[in-house]
Amino acid sequence: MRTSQYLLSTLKETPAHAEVISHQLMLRAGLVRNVASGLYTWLPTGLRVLRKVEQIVREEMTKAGAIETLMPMVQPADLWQESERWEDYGPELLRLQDRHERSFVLGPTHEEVITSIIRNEVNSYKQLPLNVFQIQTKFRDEIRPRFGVMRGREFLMKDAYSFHITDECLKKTYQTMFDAYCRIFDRLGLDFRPVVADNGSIGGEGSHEFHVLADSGEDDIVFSDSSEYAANIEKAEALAPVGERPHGTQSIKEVATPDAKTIDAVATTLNIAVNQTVKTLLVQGATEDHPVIALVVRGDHQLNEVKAENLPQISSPLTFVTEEQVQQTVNCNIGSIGPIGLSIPVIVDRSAAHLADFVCGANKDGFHYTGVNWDNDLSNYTVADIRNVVEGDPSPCGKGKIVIKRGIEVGHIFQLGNKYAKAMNCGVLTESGKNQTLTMGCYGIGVSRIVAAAIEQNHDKYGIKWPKAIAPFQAAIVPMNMAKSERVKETAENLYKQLTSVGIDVLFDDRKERPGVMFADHELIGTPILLIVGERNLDDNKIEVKNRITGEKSLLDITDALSLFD
RNA sequence: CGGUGAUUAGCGCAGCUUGGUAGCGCACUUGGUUUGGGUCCAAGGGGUCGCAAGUUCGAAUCUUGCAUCACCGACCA
Repeated sequence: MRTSQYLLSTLKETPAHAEVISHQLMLRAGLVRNVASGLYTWLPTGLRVLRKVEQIVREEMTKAGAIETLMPMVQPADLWQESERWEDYGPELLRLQDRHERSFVLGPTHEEVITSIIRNEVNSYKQLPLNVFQIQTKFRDEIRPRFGVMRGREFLMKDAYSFHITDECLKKTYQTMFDAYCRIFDRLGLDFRPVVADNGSIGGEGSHEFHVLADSGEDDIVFSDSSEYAANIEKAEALAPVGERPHGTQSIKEVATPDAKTIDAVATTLNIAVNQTVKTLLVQGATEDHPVIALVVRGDHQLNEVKAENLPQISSPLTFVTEEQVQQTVNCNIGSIGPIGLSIPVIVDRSAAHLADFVCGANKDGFHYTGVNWDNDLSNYTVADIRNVVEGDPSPCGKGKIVIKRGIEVGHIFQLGNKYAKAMNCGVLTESGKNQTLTMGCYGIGVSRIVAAAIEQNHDKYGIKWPKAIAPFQAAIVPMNMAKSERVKETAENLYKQLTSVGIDVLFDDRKERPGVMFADHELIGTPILLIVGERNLDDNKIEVKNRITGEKSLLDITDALSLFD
């Protein structure tokens, strides 16, 4: 490709609205342009990267036995009604109508479509297992799109769905996919970790996320400092404190805490440590019998909403109660709620349940209790793990302490079970001639997000430093003063012909620009190898080679140029 | 959806307090100059100042409403 016939679209200045480095560099290097909130055009350079990522994913999926299809982005509402996600999915699902006023959705994912295909096309156990994938545009009407293509509303995703008769067979394919994902992210040149994950709204059991480690990540990943354990914080278990609960020595006492509306203020007022207090949160219950549930965590801990939501008593999604419900239930403001004397179910976090002589709200504005002890002062409660782990906690794997890092989720694999197959009546005849509902797995990779994640991990102050496998061009030819030197021009042209004739993806910078401008552009775009042609070295028949990753420069015989691409 | 802030040329910004002919840098066009790290000089093109209404002789500037965008919180590849 010649720059004179290409749309380079590089920018000298950083657009004001781009916050994270990958978004800034994607705009500056001319990879994408914003069209509307969460919607992007992929410019030629960006598309090249996207296609390379896509191709690696495709190759490894195929190698792992999956077969490619392409499903429509627009899907009929009846399929979603069948799976009951028409009601469950919420406003993230963009719904629309055609001219006949029939309802459709823009596909945020494709379980419904693929399940309906398989139930029609597959009738016998002999045709299974089957693993089908596609690389396709998804649409999710995110509440808040952000960070460029990292969380766009429209994005490119590889999604695969496997179908099985037995859970053993599903587990086998799941493991195959796990291994394929590791190969994919290795080939992409990313520093990644598979982590144990919650299944979320898709349901089922058994799930791993693949995270690219980067400070700008939106997820907290929990590691053990002395084992291979890694999990999303949503999933990481907070172990119960070891040993017996200390014996209380105090008796309950009501104390005035005027103006102390937060845990910190209460602790300061009473001159005690935050971890000797508990906070009580009121959330919606799952049943009409118990519309409000009290959750109790230690003052210095955070509620883990996913863990809470997974408890059967609690409504999903987790919803905090309204002001009115607070008044009806405890007749005081949020800052003074406590677990004592409530007529609603009380669920206490393991760490909070280990406290003795602690402080809690008195359900009376401006008052707290001190010297509170479980079983003495209240007995009607249950204990569960409902908090986020914090750094220094013992690792759930039993070895070492917890360390927390930020990650960008680029892949997620699930064992779905029969949720969709059952709802949509997808089964086959078994060997014994009986109908058997299938069990499913699903496996996603955020293709467009990978492009952003790769930049987050590979950049410097000059621009992007692409891993070789996904660089938009393998190399760039940068001639010095081609307009003035016939010799430079001829050499550069010949080099370009030679490289392109053997299929090397090279960008020939034939603009009439000063060297500095060209260097700056190619470093911004992140081309791994610059081939610099100048008068300076032509007497010796040499060109200069500059490596974008290492910064190393060296001289090379022109005739050896091909050796760079072995 | 709640909170915060923004909207003036393709991009980055000033002007608004105190109303009076819309400006700077980059980019773009033309000519020259320079040529191994974003040269320099000169001339030039480009803006319904987000939209609407109001106040006023007069609004980018003041008032009100709306829209869009971004950031912080709950969802997810």
